[in-house]
Amino acid sequence: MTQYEDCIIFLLAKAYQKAHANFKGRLLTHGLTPVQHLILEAVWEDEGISAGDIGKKLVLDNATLSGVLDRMAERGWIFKATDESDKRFIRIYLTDKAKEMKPLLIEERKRANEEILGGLTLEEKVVLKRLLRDIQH
Amino acid sequence: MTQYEDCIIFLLAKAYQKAHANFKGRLLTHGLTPVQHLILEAVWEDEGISAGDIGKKLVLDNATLSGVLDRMAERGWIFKATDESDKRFIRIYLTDKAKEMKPLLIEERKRANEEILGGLTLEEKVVLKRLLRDIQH
DNA sequence: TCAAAACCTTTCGTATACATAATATTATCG
DNA sequence: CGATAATATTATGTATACGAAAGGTTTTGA
Repeated sequence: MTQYEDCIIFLLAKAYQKAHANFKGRLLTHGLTPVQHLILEAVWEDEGISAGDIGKKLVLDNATLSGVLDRMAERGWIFKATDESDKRFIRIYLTDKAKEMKPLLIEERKRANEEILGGLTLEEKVVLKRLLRDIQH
Repeated sequence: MTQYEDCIIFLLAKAYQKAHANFKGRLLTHGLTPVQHLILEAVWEDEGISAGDIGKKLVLDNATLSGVLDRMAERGWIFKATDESDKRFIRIYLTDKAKEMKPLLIEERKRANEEILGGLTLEEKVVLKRLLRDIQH
């Protein structure tokens, strides 16, 4: 085994690359990217959430988020509205399209997860998820 | 737990994000990025390797690689030379700087790995790496 | 041998990702 | 009350990442 093949950064990068590509392919027909899907989940959970809070929740940089939200608004997934009581905040709301598509999109994510983890036993899945959470803290 | 927090794509993305940021910070003073470090490893292992073979080895897109190699050449880590016997190939060679820095850079990667996996037992490290390899195939 | 296929790399367009600076709004404190 | 600090978002610049198209080079096969 080469040096880099035992490197955790490399292993994480390539596993993520694979998982991301799987999900990206599934979302392609819906005109959505994996990160955009993730943002929809945050807004499904808490409509009217501020841009900054989406970033905190999903651990996404504000600068990154700004562009993603613009593209999502352009394509009719969300719309932005300035909070009237504190104009520093931009609040994010779902379009009808985003509400209608929710069940289908959740299903796509579920299938991607099953395919990515398909070769693992239930116990292995639980362990992998726990370890991935561990190394984040 | 929210829906997305149990999603393997999200967990991989965030674990990778964390690991990548750690290594990126360590390499900053050397003027190198994690991907550039990875490419150096491929060339340390096989000097004169073609651009395409680096991509195959490291699972990097050719389009991505092209830009990374340009920046590395600009900054004096590598140089490119067209293969005279088959001019379709570009072969990649190390500069003296890349050779001299090798021990130090390998050490940085080692430390990043230790810090990222610091909270895990030896057994957990082995299991995590195995599972990450599993989901790539 | 020469046109087509195969191969290698680069270019272009789009999408994250993040550091830093700039801008706007609100809160705070002397 | 007004300067300043704190907060939220956006703009800019750099670095991956990848699909698709374009441009060379070499091999193949009729």
